[in-house]
Amino acid sequence: MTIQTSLGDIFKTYGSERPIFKEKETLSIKFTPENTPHREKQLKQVALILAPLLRNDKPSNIFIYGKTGSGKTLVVRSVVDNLLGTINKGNIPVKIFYINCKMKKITDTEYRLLAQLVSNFGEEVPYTGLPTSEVYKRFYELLDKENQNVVLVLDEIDALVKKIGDGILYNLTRINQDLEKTKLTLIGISNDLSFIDELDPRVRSSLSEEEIIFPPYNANELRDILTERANLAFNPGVISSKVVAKCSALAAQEHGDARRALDLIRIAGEIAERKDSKKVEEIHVDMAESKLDTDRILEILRTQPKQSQVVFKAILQSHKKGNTNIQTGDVYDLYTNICAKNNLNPLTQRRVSDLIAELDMFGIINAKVLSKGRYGRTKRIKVNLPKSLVENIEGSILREFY
DNA sequence: AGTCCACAGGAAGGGCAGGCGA
DNA sequence: TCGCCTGCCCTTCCTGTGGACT
Repeated sequence: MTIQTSLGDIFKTYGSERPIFKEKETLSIKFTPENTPHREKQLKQVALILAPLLRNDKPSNIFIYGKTGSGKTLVVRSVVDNLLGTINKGNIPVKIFYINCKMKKITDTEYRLLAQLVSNFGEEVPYTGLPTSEVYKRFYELLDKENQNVVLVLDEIDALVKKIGDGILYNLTRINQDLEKTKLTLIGISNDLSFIDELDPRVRSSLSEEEIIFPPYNANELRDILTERANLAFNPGVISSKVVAKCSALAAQEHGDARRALDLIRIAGEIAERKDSKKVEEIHVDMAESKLDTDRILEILRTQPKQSQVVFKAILQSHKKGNTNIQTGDVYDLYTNICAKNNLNPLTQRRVSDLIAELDMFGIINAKVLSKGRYGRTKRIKVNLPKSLVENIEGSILREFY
């Protein structure tokens, strides 16, 4: 058989038969389901707060808090979709914009966020070059062009404030004083509750005129959500309640993260599909779990700058020598060695210290500040990755370094 | 009680690339 | 082309620190 025909066979069976999935998209985080189980209360709260829009009044600003995958974005999007439907029918001048503040290179600086806001109004600003005040000015002008209500949903607002401070929020919460025609309402969504305490008190009080808290889902609630989605996504009889329960339980351990639960069940389905299985089994869920972690780490490492990869290589070298108590100084010595062998200019220890902190933040390594009295203060670095993954990383991403 | 280690991590600023308007 | 602005990466300089040792 030629390659062409055998490939043809694969695509033919793959394209025509879908024994596992009925509609996989329903497991995507982009999908907005009709029901939002266990979030009825929050849904109603958000809807009531935003309802004045229908009478062309300005609603209160809202601050929404809850861990990742607790349904915040889903609820807001669901209310907004509904609202927009009614608004469009009634010809009410309302614009609602959703911005994720954690998008690297898109919304992670004051300038870029403003540029993004401006582009929402259909105008473009250059990626860089203009003074920030100029971008502000353009935003004001666009905003105040006509009589209208504008709602700005700022998702992952804590990430933004951690990076650039609360200056921009101060400006946005004060903006209504300067606007003549437009009324601006802010909806801030955060994963981190303590974040609100670090804000300027004036920003805090105006941003959280209304506060809504999303508690994490427990395993039972996750199971309800997952069952509903699984019924949409999978063909009948493909997935048992036991498998759904397993995904829910695993995700419940991760602070009740529904996104994680959906990812798990989707990947498990894909694995089952690839293995030509007629059903999704528990073993597929186990495989999905390790695949999710592995993929995440590989992806992060791959997109790290060279220097950061070299630092990680130095850590791995020390780790493989059986050193369970790796410290910054050791890593730095190994790092400079690797740099010398590879003709790279080594960075300073200060910078390497930051890179180590970054790797820790990504969860690739575990670094803890440790005082050893007489013997100084340092970070104790641990590598908690499976051996197979370490080998995989060394064979692919770190291969280019000696 | 005081010393001192081996860093942590904050602050300031240099240098670069990309981009603007004049 | 020039002067100015931005973000980003990095260095330099600095102060802070928990606890073993004296």
